[in-house]
Amino acid sequence: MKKNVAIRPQEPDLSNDPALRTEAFQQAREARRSELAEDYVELIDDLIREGGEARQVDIAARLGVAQPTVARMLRKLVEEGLVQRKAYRGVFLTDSGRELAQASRERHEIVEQFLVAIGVPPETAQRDAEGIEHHVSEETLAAFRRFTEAQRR
Amino acid sequence: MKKNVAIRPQEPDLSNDPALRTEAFQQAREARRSELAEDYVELIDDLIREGGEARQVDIAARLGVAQPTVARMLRKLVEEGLVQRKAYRGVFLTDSGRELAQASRERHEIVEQFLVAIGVPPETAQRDAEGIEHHVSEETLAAFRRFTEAQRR
DNA sequence: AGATCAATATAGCATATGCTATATTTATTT
DNA sequence: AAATAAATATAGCATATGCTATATTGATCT
Ligand SMILES: [Mn+2]
Ligand SMILES: [Mn+2]
Ligand SMILES: [Mn+2]
Ligand SMILES: [Mn+2]
Repeated sequence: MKKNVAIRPQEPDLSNDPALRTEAFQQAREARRSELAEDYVELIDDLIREGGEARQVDIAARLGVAQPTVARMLRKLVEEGLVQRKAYRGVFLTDSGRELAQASRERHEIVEQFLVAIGVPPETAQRDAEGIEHHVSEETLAAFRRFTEAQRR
Repeated sequence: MKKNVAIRPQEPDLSNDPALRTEAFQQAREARRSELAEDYVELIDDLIREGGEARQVDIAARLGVAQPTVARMLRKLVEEGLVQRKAYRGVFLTDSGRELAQASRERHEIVEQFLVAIGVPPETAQRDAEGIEHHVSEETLAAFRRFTEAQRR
């Protein structure tokens, strides 16, 4: 497979570097692995704030999945040290879980507000942010923050 | 579970509507299901442009996965009518596959260029775009396009 | 042509995330 | 307190996406 690139030493065509491309795919795959944990702890934190407790049925309703799906995921989050549960009582966040929830919520808000700031309708911003948030690096997040902040003047 | 929301008829707090939240989660889950197919056809199209053919080993190397993983996914893409293969020759895109590749590439470029436009370093933009692209609605894409375009003056 | 190398195919394993059906346990109502 | 309802637990199934090991097929070199 011969490459068909113009050689321009002055302007290294980074947009087509295969190694970088591979890194990008790997980063996206990696992000997919932490997505669910982030959404869960953020949601559990929300539910506790809203109503003092986070029950499986409520988590399932919000996520739009079945209750046994939530039950299994919670078991895993307990193993990962993010969640505690008292059987047949609601679930709670560990310190580590609260930290992750906090970070996730902040990132989520920054992404959502940024989308609104560039002119995306609020409902759409909310929908898109739910997926985008997991693929935004610190650098991109910083750029989002800068823009939204500047916009506010 | 009682809700703890301030009632403000003038300003419906849409940012906290549970039904919308659920839709957002569903949209993100849905997006995850089409991600791989999009990346595959886009990549196959790239490889064919670069070198006239797309072989499993090259696809695997670019994606950073093992060859049997690619073999199985290609079988699935054939079932979905996006890809054709001649055994032990490379793989090719069907008309439908080419369409999806085209759309995916355009979206990918818009996202990446937009990130650069708001000040994200190009390498980071490339990495983040690989994941973000799959979660961007038409409306958000339009906003990205507008901004990048305006920036170019 | 035969040997060797490269690419692809296939089998089998693992984990993740969805589902339905149903048993068990707790909460609520009568 | 017993009956009923609600929530949770568990079993079993399905699909998706990774992996390694290995067989098969095709391409290349001597
Ligand atoms: Mn979120
Ligand atoms: Mn999310
Ligand atoms: Mn892409
Ligand atoms: Mn991608």
